Amino acid sequence: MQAHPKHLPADERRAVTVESVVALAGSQNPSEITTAAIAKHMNVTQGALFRHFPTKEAIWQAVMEWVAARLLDRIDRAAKGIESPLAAMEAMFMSHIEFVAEHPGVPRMMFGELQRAESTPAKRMVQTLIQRYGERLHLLIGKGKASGELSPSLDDEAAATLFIGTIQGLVMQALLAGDVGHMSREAPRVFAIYRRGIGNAQ
Amino acid sequence: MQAHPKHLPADERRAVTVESVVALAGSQNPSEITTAAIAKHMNVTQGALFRHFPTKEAIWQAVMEWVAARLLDRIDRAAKGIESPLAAMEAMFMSHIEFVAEHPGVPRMMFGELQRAESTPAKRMVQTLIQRYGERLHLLIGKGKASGELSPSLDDEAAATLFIGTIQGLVMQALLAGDVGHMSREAPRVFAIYRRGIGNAQ
DNA sequence: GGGTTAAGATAGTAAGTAATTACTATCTTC
DNA sequence: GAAGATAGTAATTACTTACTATCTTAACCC
Repeated sequence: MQAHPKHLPADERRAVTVESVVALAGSQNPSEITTAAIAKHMNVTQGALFRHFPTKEAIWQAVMEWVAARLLDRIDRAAKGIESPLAAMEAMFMSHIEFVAEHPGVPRMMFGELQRAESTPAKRMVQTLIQRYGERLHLLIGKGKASGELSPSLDDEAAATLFIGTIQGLVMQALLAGDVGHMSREAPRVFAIYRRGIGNAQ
Repeated sequence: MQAHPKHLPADERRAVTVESVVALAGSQNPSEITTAAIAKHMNVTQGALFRHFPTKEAIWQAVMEWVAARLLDRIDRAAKGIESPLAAMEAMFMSHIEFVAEHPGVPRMMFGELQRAESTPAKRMVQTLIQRYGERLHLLIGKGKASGELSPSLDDEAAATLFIGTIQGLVMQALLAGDVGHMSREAPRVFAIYRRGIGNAQ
């Protein structure tokens, strides 16, 4: 078995490309990732990329599809089988942070895409992802209110916004510190405050 | 009096340049703002910019200095004279949101700078700004604990992280909706949850 | 094991990018 | 109002970018 076969089937090459972008985004500004840098990272010439993707934009779209599928799968698996809605939200939160710690480039790519003025396919994919994310949150919040775990007067939308914002804040602190470990350590402490904010006071 | 005098004193021209960048960042990806675009926005040729700034990087540094000075001044004025630490934090929060609503490009520029791998002068300025911001928060949180308004068991650092993250989350929602008004409307509702999370339960 | 084809290398192109330069217009001041 | 200082123009620079045309090679098939 060869470690680096020169020729890969097209679908495998596309997968390697996506993973290269995700890896590169972990250590540099996503908007500064060039096709040449991607190619170099995967030991291929720059032109070879265009055998598998028609444009660079198509690469970004594939990357965001990868992110959306992986992240949603991760949080779904984390929340699955947990009875308490509040505990499910915490599991979602922690698995999300875990995912970001493994792929620090992900939130940066997402934020970068959202900043675009034009509506690119990649940007629309991010919007869809966040919408689906929101649906899961609203479901849990509704169940939490019904079960009495969450404050009945809780503002659903604000709670969802704050949930995602809390993660954003942790990411920003990690960027400041230049250390993703910081994020994993802080996450439970920050979520504790959030839980207190949405929970039903005993 | 002429609306657009061709020749401006150097310091005024630098000020106009900074304001142009802030304005442009409000409607496009900050990392895609070229010197040509800046020059066009202020009705000057591209080369003219380099009569006042040695490099493009120097322009960004000046922009971030402008942001830091304005934002800190704004939140300081908002909190000034308010006895209750919790009320002061809320005033800080709202004035920050107000500032961002006036200059939607600001958080995007800041996040963009933090994403840089290299330590540019602009990035260091953002780091200094957030550090100073944190100092003000820690001061208020300390006072809030002493006065009994805040939970004595509150995790200071996590509370500061969440404060800034809450703003980030609102900004992201605004980017999603493509509407800064959304932010101003949601802000009080989101802060209410935060307040509940850090406050001392009665 | 020769023939076919998908995948990659090589070597470009065209359209930007920040920065520089020689020159010109405008303001200021004695 | 002449002279020097300041600010801006227009054209050009070296370099980078995404993308492409053409040639070469490795993998698969019967």
